[in-house]
Amino acid sequence: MRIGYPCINRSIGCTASHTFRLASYTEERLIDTVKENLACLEKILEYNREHGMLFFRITSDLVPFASHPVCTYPWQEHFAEEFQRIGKFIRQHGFRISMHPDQFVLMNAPDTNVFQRSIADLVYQTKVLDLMGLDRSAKVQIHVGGVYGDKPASMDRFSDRYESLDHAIKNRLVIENDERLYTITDCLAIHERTGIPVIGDSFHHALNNCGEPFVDLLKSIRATWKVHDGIPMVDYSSQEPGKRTGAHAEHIVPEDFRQFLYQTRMADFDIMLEIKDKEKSARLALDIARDDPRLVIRKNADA
DNA sequence: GGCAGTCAAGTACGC
DNA sequence: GCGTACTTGACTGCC
Repeated sequence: MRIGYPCINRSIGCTASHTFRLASYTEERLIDTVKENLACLEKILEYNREHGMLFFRITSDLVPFASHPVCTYPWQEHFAEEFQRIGKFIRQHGFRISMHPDQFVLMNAPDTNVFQRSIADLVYQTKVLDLMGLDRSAKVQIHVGGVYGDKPASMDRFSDRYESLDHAIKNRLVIENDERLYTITDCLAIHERTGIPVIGDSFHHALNNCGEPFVDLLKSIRATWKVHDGIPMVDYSSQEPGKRTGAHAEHIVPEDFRQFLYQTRMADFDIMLEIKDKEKSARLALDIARDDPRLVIRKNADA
């Protein structure tokens, strides 16, 4: 078990998510921005290494407009050395890495233009992980997509489209349940057809489920991950009090997390904390989990 | 320097 | 059919 947080570190004074407006696009702007983002990513990873947080989600904004037609610059070649260096650091210290395209990536959209744009984004995200030389356990997680008035047909469309994907994408793609449309059970059904691994989001599951406790599904989820996929990834969050249902918590609730660890003690997985204060809660979570036998501790990998 | 409006992209839903 | 919520950090223009 590794513990981590997504995309942003609020403690170190930089962000790997710098972007700019499409109207401001120039190759120079792109190069400057990516250079800055990669430099910050290295700082974040160094911070995470120091604090023993070995699971991290890399921001989709790392290369702004990478999947947009406006971007014809060969950033992959220009920054090949930086990507290799970061990848080496990741492998050396035993990090687990994920990426998570945003809501506009919809594999099952009836509109083939939307589908094609989604493919372009998946090509970009998998390319980042490939450039870093990461193995197949580094994943790109997406949701199943829309329902479009016919859920079985939309699930079929997802499966058919998945089958048609390039291996470079299929090797990394995993699906995650969401809080409104597709449950873990739906994702498991898609796995049955396609073999795609399933990420369980415990918070989304609490809001959208078929009546079964999250822990009861962990065995089935585990079975969707093959050896080369690594152990399952799980997303964890909790409800922010006083906000709309589904709003992610600002801070981790230690007692809830402790209970989650206890209830899931028979299963091993990497935990992504989708909590708004990011590394702060992740450090607290790590402290709470310090005696958990599942925890991977690799504080001095270079020693 | 601070602030409010805006940003590539889509879907679901209420009216 | 149209407008809005969703979700969210960063950018941009204006004061």
